[in-house]
Amino acid sequence: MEKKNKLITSRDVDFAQWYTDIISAARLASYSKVKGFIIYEPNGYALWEKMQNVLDTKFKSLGHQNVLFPPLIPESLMKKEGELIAGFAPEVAWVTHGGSNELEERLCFRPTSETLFSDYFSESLQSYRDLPMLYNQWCSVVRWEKETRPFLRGRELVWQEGHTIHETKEEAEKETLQMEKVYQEFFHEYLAIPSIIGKKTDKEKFAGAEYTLTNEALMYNGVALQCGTSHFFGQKFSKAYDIKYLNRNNELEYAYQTSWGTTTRMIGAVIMVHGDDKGLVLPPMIAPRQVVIIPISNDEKTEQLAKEYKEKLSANGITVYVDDSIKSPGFKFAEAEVNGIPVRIEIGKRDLENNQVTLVRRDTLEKIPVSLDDDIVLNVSNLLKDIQSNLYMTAKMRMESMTYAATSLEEIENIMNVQPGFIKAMWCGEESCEVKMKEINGLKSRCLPFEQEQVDSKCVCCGKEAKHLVVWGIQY
RNA sequence: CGAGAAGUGGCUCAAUUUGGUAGAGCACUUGGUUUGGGACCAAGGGGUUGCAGGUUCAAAUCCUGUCUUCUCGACCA
Repeated sequence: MEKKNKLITSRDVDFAQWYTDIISAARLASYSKVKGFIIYEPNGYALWEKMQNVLDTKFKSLGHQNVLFPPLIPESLMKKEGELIAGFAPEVAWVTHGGSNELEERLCFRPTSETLFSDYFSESLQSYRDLPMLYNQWCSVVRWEKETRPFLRGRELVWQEGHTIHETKEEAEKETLQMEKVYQEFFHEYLAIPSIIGKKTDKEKFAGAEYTLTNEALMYNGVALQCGTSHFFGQKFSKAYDIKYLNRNNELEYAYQTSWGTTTRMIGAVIMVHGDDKGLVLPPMIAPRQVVIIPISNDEKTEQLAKEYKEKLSANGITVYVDDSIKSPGFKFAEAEVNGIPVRIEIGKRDLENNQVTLVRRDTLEKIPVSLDDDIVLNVSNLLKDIQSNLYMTAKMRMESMTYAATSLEEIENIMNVQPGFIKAMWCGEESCEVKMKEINGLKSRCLPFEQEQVDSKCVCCGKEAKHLVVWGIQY
């Protein structure tokens, strides 16, 4: 009776196909009529809402306030900072008409909102007493990407972008680092995804930033995914947009600025790190529904017990629902698995005869009998914690097993031809070497990790003196 | 944006080669029997074949264009 499983291609057979199969089988998203714009279906949106909730609470606890800026930017405003517009020009969408009249100045749909925030900051900032200004917005931006993939790369990015200005360089840099750590922590604690954080090379940094910090995770197939970047702008935008204030010495000074963002790409990361051939696997901390109760027989005692468990678990902050639809038990099991529900509780005649219910954990699919006399809340919450840490450990071990130190190009090539992953190798700091690395299966620098090591004294590419350890990888 | 593949009820596909007016399984609806790994029987509903042109007595089928999806490459989060 395995027939229906062909809905999902095996991830070891065709990873890309598996990924899109999961998205449709778990009803996370479907395609719209415009390339690169997807429809977030209830399961997918619930996941995003949950992520939003956790992050939003964290941002606010650190003093940030939410705002909402308009989606359109006049071309002249966009052009004030040369580097940013140069970086984004090839992928900007323009509004040229209002009704049937051509606009005097075309408007771009924001590809990111630095310009809008900078313009606003320049108008509202007067004194050092106004600083810092710590803002964030939940919105979407548009970038006309050529190749699109649900959640990973769309023409519409549903995201969060934080924008802050500060009195001093130190303070702004502290903010930049703090937010990158917030992202990494969120990945570890909620998404159960280990990652490497570090600084982007100049080549890979955000257009217009002095430097960019990044959170790099590794997917099941060894491809890297950048999720959550934090940028330090120094005074670049302040000078371009005239963001000045009177400092403590009554002198005019330019503010120091940051921005940081995460997107629904995180949903893609959860799928590709934890998912398996049966479907999605959600870490309990981020699962919109943590427990499903499946009554197998439809007698009164079973229904009573299902109801009682639901109330008890809900009362203890566990999200739970009862699947009392008119489907066969096997169907319900499979559906709960496709949707990645961390724990399911099966209640059937056979269980009740043995004075027990059966818990099934999604990560290992292990069936655990629990006596009716036991505390269901305690059992379930312990199991949820165990699943959360097991998912993290599994992902961590996989990342470690796919992280290699290399001291020569031949070595790197051999590794990449067998199994891509993170490559730790030394770098001289020259962009020419970075470009040359791309010849090996499109390998790019992911970051200069904060945790620097010395795997060699020479640049892996040119043999000159090495300055940094770089983590290299193939990216989505 | 370059190369390749594909678009037929909600889904997977057949009919395309050789033009003749669309068919199956799953899903859905109703009734009944069931319920421990994607139940069974019976009766139903649903498609101007992605879209737009063209050729033809006749187009799912041939031609042109276009849109979308997937894969690889370049670009990017």
